[in-house]
Amino acid sequence: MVAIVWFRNDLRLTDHLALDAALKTGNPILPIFIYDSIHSRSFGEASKWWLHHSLSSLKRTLNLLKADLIFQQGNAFEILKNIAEQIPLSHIFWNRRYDAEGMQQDIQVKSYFKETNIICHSFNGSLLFEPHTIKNKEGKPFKVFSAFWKHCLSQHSVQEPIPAPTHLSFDKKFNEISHTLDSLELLPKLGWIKGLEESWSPGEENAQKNFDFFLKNSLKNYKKNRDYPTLKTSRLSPYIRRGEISVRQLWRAIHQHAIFSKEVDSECFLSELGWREFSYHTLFHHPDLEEIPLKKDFEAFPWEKNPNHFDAWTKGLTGYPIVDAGMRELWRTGYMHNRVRMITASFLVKHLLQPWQNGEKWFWDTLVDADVASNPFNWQWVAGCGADAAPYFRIFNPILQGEKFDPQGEYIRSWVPELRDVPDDFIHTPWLYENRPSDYPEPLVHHSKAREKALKAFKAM
DNA sequence: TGAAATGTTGGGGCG
DNA sequence: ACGCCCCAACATTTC
Repeated sequence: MVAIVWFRNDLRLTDHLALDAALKTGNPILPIFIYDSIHSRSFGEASKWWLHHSLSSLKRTLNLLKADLIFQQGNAFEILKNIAEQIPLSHIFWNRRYDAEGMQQDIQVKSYFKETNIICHSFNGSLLFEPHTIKNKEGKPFKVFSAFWKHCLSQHSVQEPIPAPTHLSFDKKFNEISHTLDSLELLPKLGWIKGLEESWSPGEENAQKNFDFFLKNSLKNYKKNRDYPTLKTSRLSPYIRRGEISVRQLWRAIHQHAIFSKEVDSECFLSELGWREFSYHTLFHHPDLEEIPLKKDFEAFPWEKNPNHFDAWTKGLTGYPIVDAGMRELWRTGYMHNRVRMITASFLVKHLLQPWQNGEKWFWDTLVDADVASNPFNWQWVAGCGADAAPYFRIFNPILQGEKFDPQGEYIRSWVPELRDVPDDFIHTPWLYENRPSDYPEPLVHHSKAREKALKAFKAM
């Protein structure tokens, strides 16, 4: 009899509860990844690039244990049924997901195999707290982050992470049903991946390395430094996205390390994990998060839908240096610093009055960390229609934000070469500089006019 | 996890 | 010395 471990958003061996349970059966293990098409939208290009390398890394790690990763493509339910007809299965183990289509499929699989003698068992592999266990006094989901997080911290504990297995029983015959990783065609056909390759090394081992580096070097002063786009944050998001590192492990390590760093820094980092939790719990309760604003008033908002403005924003040609630098960092590296994500997103929604859903889709396609919960949640937050969202009148001033967080224009110059020779005094307002470079665009909109216009429109709603 | 407008305060220049 | 004005600097409120 064989136990399947169905890998999804948990591409690691450390603190993998589904894998651990499979090992405890004592049966040979068939680790499988199924590239499914049940989701109404497929992974973004950057995300697929990451996934390819993450899978390749997991496969190598399994090879070291004399096992392998089996690849399949198609409807996972049909594929699992099919395998069960060819191989005598005892169990199927997996770690849970929280998007509507994924959960629906998991229920489908579970209820089908209930009729057979094959036992399906699922675990929490990606969250600190299970969404259905976190409720306010009225038994409803939290709508405000601080109350949510306070409740989590005081009422619930995080399970201790478990170590990776040192050996694993595998049958070489399993390879007969495997496709090749390349046949999944996850790598983009465009010659666009150079920047990704230069910026990132996916995989569990690199996740651990980066986290160790963060603990040693960047956790100190994290709270203050994380706002400056030229300084390194943890850069763990894409690893967390694919489960290459477990949030329970991050949680424990930060607590153990807390004695070496200031409490504000540890707390600040942990609360970022808290926002991720809050995103997932919100997705769990609002499956259509990527399309439908949580605040219904926003459904009637008169967005402008100007394709030229949207296009200029995607290309980093808005004429606002900090916005353009961010959008170009994104295109080049599949990543954008958190502070700059807020500035660029606010600019699209509030200065250009473009629908937040369009921005969300662009980020979904271009971010290596594009996440089914965090991405729509944070876009709704910026637009003002989300949970505990920024109020409509909170409009980032792209000039002031630049001056505050990139005072010497170092970040801007690194991503917008046209502005390299503009003096510091004009780096955030190049249109005022007499010798402004001719190859850099004039601002798409006038800041204070756009601000007034947005305030009026949102107030009318 | 803002920014701008408006209000208040207090030191210094000056008649 | 005193009152008046100006205007940073800071605080509060409004969007």
